Amino acid sequence: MTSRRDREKEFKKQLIAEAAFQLFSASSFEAVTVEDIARRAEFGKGTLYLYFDSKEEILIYIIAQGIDELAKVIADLCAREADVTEALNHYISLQYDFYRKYHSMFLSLMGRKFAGTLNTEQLVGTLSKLDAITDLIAGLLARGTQEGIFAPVDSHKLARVIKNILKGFSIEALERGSLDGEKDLGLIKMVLANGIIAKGENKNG
Amino acid sequence: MTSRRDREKEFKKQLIAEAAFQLFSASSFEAVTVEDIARRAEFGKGTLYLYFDSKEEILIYIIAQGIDELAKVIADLCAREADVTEALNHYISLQYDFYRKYHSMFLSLMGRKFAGTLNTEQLVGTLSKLDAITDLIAGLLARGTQEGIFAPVDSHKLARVIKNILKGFSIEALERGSLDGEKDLGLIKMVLANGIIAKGENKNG
Amino acid sequence: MTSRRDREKEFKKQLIAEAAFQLFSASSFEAVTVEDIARRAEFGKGTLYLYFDSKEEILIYIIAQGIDELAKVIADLCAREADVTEALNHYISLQYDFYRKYHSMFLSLMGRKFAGTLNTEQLVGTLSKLDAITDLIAGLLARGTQEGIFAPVDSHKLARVIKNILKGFSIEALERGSLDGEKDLGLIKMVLANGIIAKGENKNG
Amino acid sequence: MTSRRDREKEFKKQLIAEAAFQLFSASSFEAVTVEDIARRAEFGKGTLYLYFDSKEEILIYIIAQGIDELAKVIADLCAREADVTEALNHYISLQYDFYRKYHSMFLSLMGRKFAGTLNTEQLVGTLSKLDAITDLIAGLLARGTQEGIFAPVDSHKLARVIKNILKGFSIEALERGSLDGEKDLGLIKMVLANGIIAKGENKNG
DNA sequence: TATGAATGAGCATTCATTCAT
DNA sequence: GATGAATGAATGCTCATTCAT
Repeated sequence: MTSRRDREKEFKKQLIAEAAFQLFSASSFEAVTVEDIARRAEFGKGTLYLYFDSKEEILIYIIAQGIDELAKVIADLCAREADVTEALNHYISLQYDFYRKYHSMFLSLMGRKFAGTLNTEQLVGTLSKLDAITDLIAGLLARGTQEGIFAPVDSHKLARVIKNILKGFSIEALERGSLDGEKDLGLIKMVLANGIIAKGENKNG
Repeated sequence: MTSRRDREKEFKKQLIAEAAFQLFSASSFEAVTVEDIARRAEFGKGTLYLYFDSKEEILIYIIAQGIDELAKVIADLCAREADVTEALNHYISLQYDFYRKYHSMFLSLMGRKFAGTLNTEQLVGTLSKLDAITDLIAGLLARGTQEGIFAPVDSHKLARVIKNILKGFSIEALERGSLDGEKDLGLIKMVLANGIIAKGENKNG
Repeated sequence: MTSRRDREKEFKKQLIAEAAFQLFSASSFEAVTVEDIARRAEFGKGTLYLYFDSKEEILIYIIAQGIDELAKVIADLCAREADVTEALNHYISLQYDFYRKYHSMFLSLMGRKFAGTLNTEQLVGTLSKLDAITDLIAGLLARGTQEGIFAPVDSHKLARVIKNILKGFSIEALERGSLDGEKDLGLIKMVLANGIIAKGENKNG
Repeated sequence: MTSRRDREKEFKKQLIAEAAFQLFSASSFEAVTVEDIARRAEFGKGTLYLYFDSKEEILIYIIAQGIDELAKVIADLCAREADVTEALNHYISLQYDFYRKYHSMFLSLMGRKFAGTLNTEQLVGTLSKLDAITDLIAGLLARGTQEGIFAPVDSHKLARVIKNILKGFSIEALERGSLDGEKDLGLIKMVLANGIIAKGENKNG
């Protein structure tokens, strides 16, 4: 299917993308120069342009890859996992990890959209995949509602709530430097489960 | 206390900051040049440097001011509003508006922190004020817990949860262009109130 | 009419254009860098961009100015000089000098047209002025024909011939390094006068 | 004399030169990359460097070959054609075609001479061949003068005039896009024949 | 105090040339 | 011989900041 050439090329793209990912994570897309990436990837500056058309394309490639991977895992999860609660918990962990890894880059991408620099086409495909994930989760929640597990609320809205809580916590982590993700996830799940209003029967801490 | 000089100076800083705020909101910190700000504020480019040491300082000033104002209103709210639920609802609206107005700028500031460009001192002061707000809300929640309104959970953690849900929704709004804030707030409040788990007595839609 | 500001600005443009002209003449547009021009003009690199939008614009400015000046002098010449032969001789000298000064730059401009880099609009105005000069000369020749001085041949074609002989000699000068312009002009005039065919009555050498 | 090796090498040089010629003609030396040439010639990029030392050498090779061919044809023409006028007319057509084909490349070469990039040695050989052609034509004109056909003027100078008229018209064609070469040649010949001064007996239009 | 002309470090990108295979 | 992946010097241009007036 794919020739040795193609696979080698993909491998090198990967190397470059990884170097860039590390640098973008450590500081930010804007603060990292093409030369930085090249040095880290142990390539010449020009070589990067054999694999990517522009610095921006490296960013898009990284994000698209992250999203693709997430989408695949979650699709698999929804298909295989019979226990809805289990599946949701798993999703929450995956989505949280995703945001912690990629959100700063994603926001750089957004910044460029507003600046009008970005080729919107490329962005649309990427965003639609994220939407597809939310749709999958909405389906999962709907299933849970039918099973009487989740509250009978618009499942798509609920999916957005979950996504956005995770988003918010990931940004907090970004702002504060790394927090304890596990504890945060526990906190999130608890609030999602019960809300914050006191109920006679709930005794959590 | 403050001389006429000082007040005049503060007034001009304000004018510059307002011009910058409008431009940063419309596109982004990175995409706006110092000259753009000067033109909008109807000052000379050099004049800006009489009032601010750098472009970055304008950003910090804007954010710090936004936070100060928020902190004041919320302190007032906590002090005056006897009804805890009412106070919390009010806080949620205020914090959400704050994020929608300032979050993109805040994220630009973050980007620079990681880039190592930023004078960290300035950032610390700013962040500590945000923390102070969270503390106030934690106090509010603790009060609510004592009154039997909120679940007996670590109130500081709950305050973080609320803050981060709002943060997440504001980022979503940033990414998608403006969504309906009112509806989102309703959704957020509902989930905060009840969680997403089905309970015999809850029937929401 | 023009403010002091405008005049100062124009003066600086002039300084930059002159520095660029010298460098372009000595080597070529392509071989000269923006930094070279800045250094020669004793300005910073960025300063050039206060006066010109791009390196290409400097070239266009220089050429347009050369053409404008030529057009003015020639219009004046055609209007004032009663003696057609005298006027033509004068024109020949002026056009030849113009080509020797500007042709290499003009050709660089052409090169960019073919490369598709160039803002064609700017070129059109420039070319039309050159055409206007040829039209003026055609008028002069027509006048000469009516007076029985020049052969009754399509005067516009004759004007092109004259222009192109001068063009050719200027290119030769460009290729060979400077030749004796005066001698060449004498040669050109002689051939234009008599052609190269032997006639009983002509005895030139 | 030449081994099979040498002939094969020459053949491949030819293929590369042809590809390059087409591309240089269609746009310009500067706008064409080595990769473009390689692709068109259906060779690897590195392969070109087995046959040529540099991109510039390809240009020189093309031009030198064009000149050699022209020189050969013209030498033949001068040797065989008894009728001087006929021979001159033929020369004019050939030289004009040559310029229209090669002049833009020639000018690129010139640009590089001034830029100091070029190996001058290579240029000298090339130029001297063009001079040889002019010498041949000067000889032809001298013959014509002896036969009483051409005016008794320094035949070498006349040859330069002819060459430069053709050069000028070819540049005009370059600048304007293709004009009608045949008509231009008629015009040139007419002016060469008669000059532009009215004479009792000439009635051309 | 106010200004905006001047600056130059810094950046993304291109492309002729080299060299390991 | 043939290749094309790798290279990095070189370039045009931007923009935060400075400073003479």
